[in-house]
Amino acid sequence: MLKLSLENCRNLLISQLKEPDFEVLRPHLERIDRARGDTVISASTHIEHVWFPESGICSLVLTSNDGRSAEIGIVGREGVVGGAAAFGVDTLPHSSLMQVPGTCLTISAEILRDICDRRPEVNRLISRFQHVLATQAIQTALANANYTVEERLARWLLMCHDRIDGNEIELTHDFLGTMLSVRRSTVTLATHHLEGAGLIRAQRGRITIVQREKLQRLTGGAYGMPEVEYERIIGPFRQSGQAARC
Amino acid sequence: MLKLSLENCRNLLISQLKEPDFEVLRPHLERIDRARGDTVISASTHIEHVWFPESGICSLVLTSNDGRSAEIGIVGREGVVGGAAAFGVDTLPHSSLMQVPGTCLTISAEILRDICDRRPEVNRLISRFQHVLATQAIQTALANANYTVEERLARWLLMCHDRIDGNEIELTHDFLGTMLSVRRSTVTLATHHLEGAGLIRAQRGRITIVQREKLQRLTGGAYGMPEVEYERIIGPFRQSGQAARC
DNA sequence: GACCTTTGGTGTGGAATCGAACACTTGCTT
DNA sequence: AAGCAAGTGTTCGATTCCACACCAAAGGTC
Repeated sequence: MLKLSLENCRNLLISQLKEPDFEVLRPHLERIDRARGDTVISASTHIEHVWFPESGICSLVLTSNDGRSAEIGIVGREGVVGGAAAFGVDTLPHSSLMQVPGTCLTISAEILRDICDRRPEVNRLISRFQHVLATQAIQTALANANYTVEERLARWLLMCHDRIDGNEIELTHDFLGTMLSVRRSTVTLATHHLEGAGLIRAQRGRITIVQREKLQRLTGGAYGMPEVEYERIIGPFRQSGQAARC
Repeated sequence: MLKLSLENCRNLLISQLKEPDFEVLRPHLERIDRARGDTVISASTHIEHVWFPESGICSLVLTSNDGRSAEIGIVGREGVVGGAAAFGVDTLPHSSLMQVPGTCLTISAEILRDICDRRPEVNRLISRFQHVLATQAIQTALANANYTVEERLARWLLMCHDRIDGNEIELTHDFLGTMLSVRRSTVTLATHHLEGAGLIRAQRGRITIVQREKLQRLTGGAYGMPEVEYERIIGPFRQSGQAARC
């Protein structure tokens, strides 16, 4: 296996670190593959490891104690899963599961917390990402309150698209329904609309983004805030160089 | 004016500090009254001051660039408004406005950031509160996706009740509609239901909490997570000594 | 090729909420 | 006392989405 270095690290958050800070982290980082559906951190369970995805997408799903649930955010190679452990939070209310399989750099939560106590730059970077993640959550709250399923679907596809290579997203209507907290048949109708307008192409178990620009326009204001926030306070968000537009 | 001390400080977050940390903050804190409707921090505007409420309630409202808006959180004397400034975030996507008038301790955002760089305990406390606030946001997202207006209204009343003295909340149906992102008439119907069940008493411009326990049961799982999280990672939440129950 | 599971397409009835309108009440202002 | 604005009660058709059901198509397995 290639030795991990700042140059070959594909997690955008870690890439923001300066050499000395990175060197403190490096010996504790381990590359681990996660398959589709794998749970990375369970809800209300001690956080053992913190995860920095290099590829793939992790979904954050909140389930209330009466069983209703919704996706409240997604994290890809631009961020970190379980970052709150850096300031001593030992469990999370939501669970984090791989929605698109990929590779993550992991580190013991305890070690990360110690490092954050000693290295203010690492602490600050994670704090800022947690802030972006919170921004994503509040925009999700806004979207759930005020936007139609079609607009929310478009938003979700864009957020996914930001975090993968290429234009094809593998998922079923059923899964999308769970993510958006709507019936599967409602998703079917919404995808038909988007496909009818030529914005996406839908195949069995796969959706292809065709016209990203128009998709973005269709979301109204439901997409973009956390992406802009990321670029402002952390760094480049989409590797392709194509910045998220508000 | 009484000299500010750890003993007479009514902000629960600051009360968590140890004497030396508090003494670093003290000379920079100023008590300011805010009236109903006052904006404390505007959206996308440089954060000048950070606010620690001692009484009153501050609403966090997010508005998308196409004009739709929703309340995504509230902060009272248990927390801080603009705490993200502590890790160098210079603007917020949402605006923060006083929903119930009250007094706040304010500090220059810049000075707070410097203090957080030097005092890890202060930094950690604020980071943890930001985590609780994020938890509130994700529960709002879940509530907006999966709960009825009646359940969300009950949740909102409980959250308000947690942050005031007494059982009376002054507000209009119109205002509630804005907060919950529903029509005013929908609020009227929902309050009738709650009043019919004897859980609240509604008067012109005022709602009185009558049966808190039942109200809590009615919310299903929409209420409670951030409150439990606060008690777990920060400290006592409701002064009355009556802990939030999940 | 037969079978079976997964996924997608479609329809129906009903609940929740919207959007908009109008009347009534309350309390303040003049 | 009259007038007015703000807050509330109420109605009603339109819309979105739920809840449930059932069938069709695709793709894997034997």
